[in-house]
Amino acid sequence: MTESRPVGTKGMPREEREVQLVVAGTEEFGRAGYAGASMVEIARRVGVTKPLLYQYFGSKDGLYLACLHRAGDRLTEGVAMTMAAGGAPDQMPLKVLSAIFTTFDHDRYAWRLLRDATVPATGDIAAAAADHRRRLDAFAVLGATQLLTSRGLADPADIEAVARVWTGVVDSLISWWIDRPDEDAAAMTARCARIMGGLFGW
Amino acid sequence: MTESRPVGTKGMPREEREVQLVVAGTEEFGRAGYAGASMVEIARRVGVTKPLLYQYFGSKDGLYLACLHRAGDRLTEGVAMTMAAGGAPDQMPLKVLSAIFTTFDHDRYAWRLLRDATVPATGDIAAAAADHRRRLDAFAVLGATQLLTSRGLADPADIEAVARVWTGVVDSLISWWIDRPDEDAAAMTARCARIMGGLFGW
DNA sequence: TGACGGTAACTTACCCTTGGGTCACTTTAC
DNA sequence: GTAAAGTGACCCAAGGGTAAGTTACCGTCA
Repeated sequence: MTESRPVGTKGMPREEREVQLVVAGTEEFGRAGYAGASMVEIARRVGVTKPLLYQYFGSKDGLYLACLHRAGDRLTEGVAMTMAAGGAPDQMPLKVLSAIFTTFDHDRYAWRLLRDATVPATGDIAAAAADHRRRLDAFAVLGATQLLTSRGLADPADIEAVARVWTGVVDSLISWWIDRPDEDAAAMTARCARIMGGLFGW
Repeated sequence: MTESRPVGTKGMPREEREVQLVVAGTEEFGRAGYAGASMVEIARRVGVTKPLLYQYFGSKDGLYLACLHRAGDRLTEGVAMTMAAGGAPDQMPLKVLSAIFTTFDHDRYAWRLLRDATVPATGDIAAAAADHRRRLDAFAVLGATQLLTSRGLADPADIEAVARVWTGVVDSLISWWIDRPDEDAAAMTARCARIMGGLFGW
């Protein structure tokens, strides 16, 4: 092999370190938002210093984009597979929740990156975040359309509102889940099933 | 009168200016979060300069606290009156929504201050925000308890999760509402009634 | 085998812009 | 002339970003 493998020097190989930094970045960005997060703090979490972070990711935006893409791609993939499988409209919410919980069981802050309000209004990040959100919202709108149509509601604004609320529900559940580290994905799914059954008869 | 009334000089009296600044601050903090908001931008919105803002509110935290207390107090008051009036558990959500929409029709960003994740983790602001949130969450927990109990669900964690989701639903609806300036409080309430009726039979 | 050079991982010390915060001063109504 | 409303110009810390150097592993060639 011409390059890579065991490594170069004292620490660890770049790939491994990058993963560490993206994980730490996701947590910090998810916790404090883009504006509130500090690069030196992210580096400190991993036990390295700021310049290494910059050498690997170029800028705060670069690191954020790496975190965002990882989270967005995993999320979109999981939801797409679930939605593609099909099913009754009022069964989809629980299935999607189950997929999300399973995907992010050990990476619970990732979801928040997609909905971070503190990113600059213009630029690469805004575009990338909007793109990921658009893809995800498309699924939400699809699900909302199926659900509302099955109940005889067809106002496009109603559909959009329901889709928006749905993403907010996921947001809240994940936020609550973050505060309960002992609850695993299966327990979360069971809880949601119980609640939805009790409240809506779904 | 020993002071106040018509004024002193060219602009407008302090009280009036303070209200303007709190309104502008609420919008900017609500839009960009505490960390992302800029004091000079808030002053600029009102047409004054930063030193005046500091003369009146002392610091960024001081302004934020003024905005937070105004929003929190109005919100708590409105919700408390609605909850005190009582009613069937599955009628409360719509009543509370109606109260919130009416209260914040012309101040839609205010709600977000209570749930701003970019405030520093410790200090006056964190304490005040936690306090307002605690009061509001108490209402949410109360409503969730009544609702879940009426359906035979009693797990305390379920109740907490539902309460958390409820606040997230309000968050989402207001966020959607902000994007629809033409929709007034009555229209929002009617929309929510229609959707809840269609989806849950409430 | 062991000196040596190359390279990757990593750091110390710095620069510079942004933005919170302040001071001394000016303008205007009474 | 006094007091309130308001400003221009400044200070300073925090944090994004960079330059230049240091450490340790590796291959390799006498």
